[in-house]
Amino acid sequence: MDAQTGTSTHAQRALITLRQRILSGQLPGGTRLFEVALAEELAISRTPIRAALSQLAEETLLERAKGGGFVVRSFKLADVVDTIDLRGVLEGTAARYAAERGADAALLERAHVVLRGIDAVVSDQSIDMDAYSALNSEFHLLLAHMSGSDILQREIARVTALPFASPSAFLDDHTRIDTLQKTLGAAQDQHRAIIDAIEHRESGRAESLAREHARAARRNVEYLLSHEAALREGVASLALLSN
Amino acid sequence: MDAQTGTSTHAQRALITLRQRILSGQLPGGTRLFEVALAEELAISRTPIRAALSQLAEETLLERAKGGGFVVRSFKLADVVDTIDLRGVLEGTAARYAAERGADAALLERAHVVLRGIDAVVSDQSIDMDAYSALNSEFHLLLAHMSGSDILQREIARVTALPFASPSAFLDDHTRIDTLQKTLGAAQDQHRAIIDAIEHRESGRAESLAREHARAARRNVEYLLSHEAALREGVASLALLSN
DNA sequence: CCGGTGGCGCATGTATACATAAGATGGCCA
DNA sequence: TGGCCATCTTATGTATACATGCGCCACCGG
Repeated sequence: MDAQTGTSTHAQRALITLRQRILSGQLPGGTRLFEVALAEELAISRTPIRAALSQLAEETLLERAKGGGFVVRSFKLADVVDTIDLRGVLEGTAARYAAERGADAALLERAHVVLRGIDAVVSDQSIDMDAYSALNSEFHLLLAHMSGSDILQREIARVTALPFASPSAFLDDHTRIDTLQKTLGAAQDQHRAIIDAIEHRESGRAESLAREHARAARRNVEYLLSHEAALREGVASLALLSN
Repeated sequence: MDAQTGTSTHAQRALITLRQRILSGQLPGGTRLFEVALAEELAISRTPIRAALSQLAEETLLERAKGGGFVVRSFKLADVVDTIDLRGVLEGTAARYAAERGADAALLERAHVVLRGIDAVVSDQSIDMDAYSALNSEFHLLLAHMSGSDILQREIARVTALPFASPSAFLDDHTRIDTLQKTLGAAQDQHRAIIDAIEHRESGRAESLAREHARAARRNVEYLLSHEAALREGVASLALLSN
C-alpha cells in the first residue's frame, strides 16, 4: 500500500518514522514520548502508536518509564566506546568458536569471496563506499554465523543494531582518500588474519584478532570525538548521543 | 488491588501469569499465543494481553511471528550451554574491566562481606539454599557493577534473565549434601580468586577465572542432561527446554 | 507565612466494535 | 481424481470511548 516505506500497517510506518527520529537525534535521549501527541501528529490512533513504541523498546532504543510510558534511551560517550568493545568481545568469541568447533566450509568459501570483493573495492581509485559497506557487513555476518551458535549470533545482531556499533559505522566521515585507503587496507589485513586463524584452528589468535579489529573502530570514534564539533558534525551514527 | 501478585494492572498480572507458564514449560517452545484465546481465559480484554505479550518479547521469551502474532521461543540443549558460556564471556569481560579500570572501593568491600556470608552458609551443617542463592546472586551482580560499564551491566542482566543462565541456576538439584558442599566450596574459591585478581589489577587472570567459573555451571548442566530423565525431572530451570 | 488538603487535568489502562488480510476449506470443473 | 478458485473463518490491525490513577496547583486554615 505505502510505496514510500514499503510497509502496510500504520504501526509499521510509525515504527519506522519514530526510529528514524531517534537515530537522527531529532528526539534526544531522555525525551518522553506521549501516545496522544504522537497519535495526533501522525494522524493515527493510539493503538498502532503503542505497538510501535513496544517494538522500539525491544530494539533498546526506548526504555519503559516508571509508572508507564516510554523514554528515549540516552547514550553517553562512554557507552559508544563500551558498545564497540562489547562487539569486539562477542565477535572474538564467535571467531574462537569457529576455530574450536570448525567453521562450515561453505561459509569459509563465501568469506573468501567477500574478501576478494573488498580487495577489488579498496584498490579502486575512487572507493565505492556503499559497496564496501555491504561487503564489510556481510563479512561480519559470516563471522557470527561461523560460530555455529544461534545464541551468540543473536546477541551480536542485537548489539550491532545500534548505529554506532555497526561494523560499518563511521565509514562516511573520511575526507581524505589516502587515509581512508590506508584504514580500509589495515582492516582488510585483519579480516584475512581472522579467517586464517579460524582455518588453522588457532582459537586464541582468532579471538584476539577479532577483538583488536573492533578496537580499530573504537580508535576511530575516539579520534572523532576528540576533535569535537568540527568532525563530529555530520557523522550520522553519532547523532543520537546525549552530550 | 491484587494481593496475590502485588500488581495492580491487568497487563501486569497477565505478564506474570504467562511468564510463569512459559518458564514452567506449560507453554512449550513454538506454541503460538492467540490474543483472543488468552483474553477469554484470563477474563480480560485483548488490550492488556497485547501489552503483556510485547513485554515478554522484550524479555526474549517470545518472538514475533511473520505476519504478526507471537510464538514461544524454543531453546535447544545447545542453547543452554551456549548461553551459560556467553555469561562466562560477559562476566569475564566485567572482571577484566574491573581489574583494568579499578573497581569501586565500596563495591569491593561489599564483595568481601558477601564472600564471608557465603562462607558462613556453606560451612553450616545443613546448607540454607535460599540464603546461598541470594548471596551468590549478589556477588555476580557486584561483579557486573564493578566493571564500571553500564552497557556491559545491562547485557549481563539480559542474558542472566534466562532461568538456566542465572548464576544461581541448578542449585536445588543436589541430593547429597557432601557433593553439594564440595561444589559450593570450589565455586567460592573461584569467587575469592576473581576478587583477588581484580584487587591486584591482574586483568587477564580475572577474565580467565570468571570464564572458568561459568564453565563449572556448564559442567553441572551437561552432567544433568547426560543422565536424562532421571535427574532432569524436577529441575525447574530446564522446564522450558524443547526436547 | 506555611502546611495540608481538595480537586482538576492529563496520561496511561482497558474494553469493545469494526476493518482487513491471510489461511483453511469445500465444491466444482477439467 | 486432482487441482484450482471462491468463500468463509479467524486472527490481528485500528479506532474510539470510557476508566483510573497520579501529580500538580491552588486554596483554605492554622
